[in-house]
Amino acid sequence: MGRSPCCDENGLKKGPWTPEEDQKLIDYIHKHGHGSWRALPKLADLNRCGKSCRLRWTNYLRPDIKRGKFSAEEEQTILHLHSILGNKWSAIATHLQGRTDNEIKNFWNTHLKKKLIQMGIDPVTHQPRTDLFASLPQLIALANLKDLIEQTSQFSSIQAEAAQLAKLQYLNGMLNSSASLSNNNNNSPSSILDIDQNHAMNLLNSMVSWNKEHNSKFNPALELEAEDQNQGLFPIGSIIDSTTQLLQQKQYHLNNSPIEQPSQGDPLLDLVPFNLQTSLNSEDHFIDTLVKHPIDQDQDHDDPSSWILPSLIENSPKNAMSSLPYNNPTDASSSSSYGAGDGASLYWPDFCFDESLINDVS
DNA sequence: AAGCGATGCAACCGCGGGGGG
DNA sequence: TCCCCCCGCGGTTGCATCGCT
Repeated sequence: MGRSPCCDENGLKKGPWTPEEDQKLIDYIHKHGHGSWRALPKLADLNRCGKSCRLRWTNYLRPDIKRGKFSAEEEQTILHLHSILGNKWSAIATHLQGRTDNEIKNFWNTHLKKKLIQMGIDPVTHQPRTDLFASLPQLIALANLKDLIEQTSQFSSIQAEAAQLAKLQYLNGMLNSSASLSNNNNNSPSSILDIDQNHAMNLLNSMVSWNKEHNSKFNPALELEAEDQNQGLFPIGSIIDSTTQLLQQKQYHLNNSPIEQPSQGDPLLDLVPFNLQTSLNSEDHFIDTLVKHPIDQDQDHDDPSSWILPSLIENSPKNAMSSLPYNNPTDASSSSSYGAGDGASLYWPDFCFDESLINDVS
């Protein structure tokens, strides 16, 4: 277990500790305390550097260390403290009895960070991921591929399904989140109850069937852990990742990079970049109608730092995402009341109610 | 059962801060 | 004020294990 020795200068041993070494260290510290870590190895008859001894003691051998899985409460504490302190693991550890900074750091890197990313939250800022601004237009544009697919017989079935995928995954995420909202926030005026429940449930059922049939073919990330689904996590990160993956498979370099000139001879490449370019050129409009939405009306509407994303869940660690998605291009003014718990009318993207989509998935 | 990629985590590395000379 | 030493912290590595095919 652990890192293997990379060098052995001074003849000091590195790498995993043996039970005998552990015992020597424990015995010495119990008798004398650690004192100077630098001097300890010689005094304790250990062929290790002081640094290695200190690390072994503080991260593993200390008697007050609590081992085992992190509880939900501990997880919440870490999330909360990280949002305040950042990667100050030792500071966070002082608030969690028996947990070491190393353990918390590992837990963060292997679990919590991924969870936040999957929720569409930037694990560094604890705010909705800003790369969505760049990615969402591409996702929508990808969804528009469906129209192109209908216009040409030269698209392969995987490309058609990729467009479906973008729509369906987005919808899937919203439905998952909404289902959670209806469970957790029944008192909230901005819950799923605001929309036609039968319609939503029909869509959800269709989604479940469709996903069962397709997801393993396209997107392992879509198979959200049951745990996460129960918590209503919005898999926008998965959507972006999987869609990007699909695009990369098709050699469309769309990930925040300038659109390249279409290559010669490939009808798909001739058509798609043009469509996407149009989409990207109209990004301002997209943001106006879907994303750009300052909480405070006095804020500069052109200042990206004042924009907030349409969010899907209300039970995120910091309530950073606090409302349902909306998209009502015909009534942009109503969206100015967007915010947590203000009873604003909320709208789902139009394409979610695309009749052809509903028919396709059922 | 075997192969292989993904994941978890112990341990190392390098840097920066504090204290003493 | 500068330099050196020591300690502690955060980032990274790489092995063991898991789980899927």
